[in-house]
Amino acid sequence: MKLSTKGRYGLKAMFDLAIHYGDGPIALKHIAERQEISDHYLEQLIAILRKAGLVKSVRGAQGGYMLATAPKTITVGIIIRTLEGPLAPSDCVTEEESKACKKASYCVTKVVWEKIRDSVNDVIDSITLQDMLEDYNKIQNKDNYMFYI
Amino acid sequence: MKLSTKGRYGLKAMFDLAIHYGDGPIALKHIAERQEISDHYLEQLIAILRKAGLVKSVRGAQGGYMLATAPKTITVGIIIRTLEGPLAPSDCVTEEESKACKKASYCVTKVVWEKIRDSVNDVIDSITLQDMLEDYNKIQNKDNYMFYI
DNA sequence: TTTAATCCCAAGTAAAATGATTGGAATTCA
DNA sequence: TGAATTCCAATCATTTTACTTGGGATTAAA
Repeated sequence: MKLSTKGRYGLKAMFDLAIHYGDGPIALKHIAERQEISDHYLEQLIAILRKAGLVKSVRGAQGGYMLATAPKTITVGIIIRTLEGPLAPSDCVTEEESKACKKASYCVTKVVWEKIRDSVNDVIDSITLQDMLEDYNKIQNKDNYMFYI
Repeated sequence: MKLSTKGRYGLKAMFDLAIHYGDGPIALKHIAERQEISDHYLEQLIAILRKAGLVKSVRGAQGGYMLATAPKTITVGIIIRTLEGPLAPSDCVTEEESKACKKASYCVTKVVWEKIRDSVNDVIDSITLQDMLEDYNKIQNKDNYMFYI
């Protein structure tokens, strides 16, 4: 039940962009350094996020990436699903009709998978990048300490 | 975020044993047939469940497996964790100290992983095999139809 | 007492997924 | 013009997954 690095690195990168929201384009190299991710690999992930319209890019020298919209409009759910596809513990409870099982009408384990799926999606859809920024600021104030992420 | 077949097949097998709770030993071959699982593979899974004390076995002809305790005492959570290990979207939020990350004290993505982890565990720990049996009986009565699982 | 049915155990394996790396073209600012 | 960057496509090593194979040990029933 682990997320792959796609979802995990992707959320870190998006949170990094949220911290720098409004600062103009941020070079992928800097994100990769701060988040300790291979930059060529992160490039592939951010390309997916860009095609999905979650981030914008500026090409050329002094270019980089930025969030396409404000942190409060971007949920953890949309980020993770964009990178990982629909989040479900079993294929029989994704939306794809094709993966239906002939026992679906009376399968009780399917009911369990549905509950897990819904619970995870409720959590990740309820958290925005703005929420994460607020958590981050709280932690920084509490310890009276600055972390430069 | 999918479960592997370990957790998925394992829950099906345990539910099958729950349906036949009190009927004496059930041959693995029959469970495998009903649940459409490779029997040699299921053998490996049920060995894990047996070693964890969730099922008992009877060797020899007319032997088989049965739940070690009543369906109401066995949760989906214990079954899945026995087969899959601790359920967490990232290694940094399992209990294992070794997988701690040096950023853990101020990592905001970690907070997200914790919320997902807790939400999944709350769901699976709240469902027992007895609950699944009751759902199963409801479905059967509603449709006025018998499914022989 | 034999035989068939069953559990038990260990090793091997093909395919897929993961998590990158490699190499280079296109674009743009200074 | 050159350095910094994004963009794109292909390749690849490793790990994980989901089994398969093969055989030994135990026991009920004929």
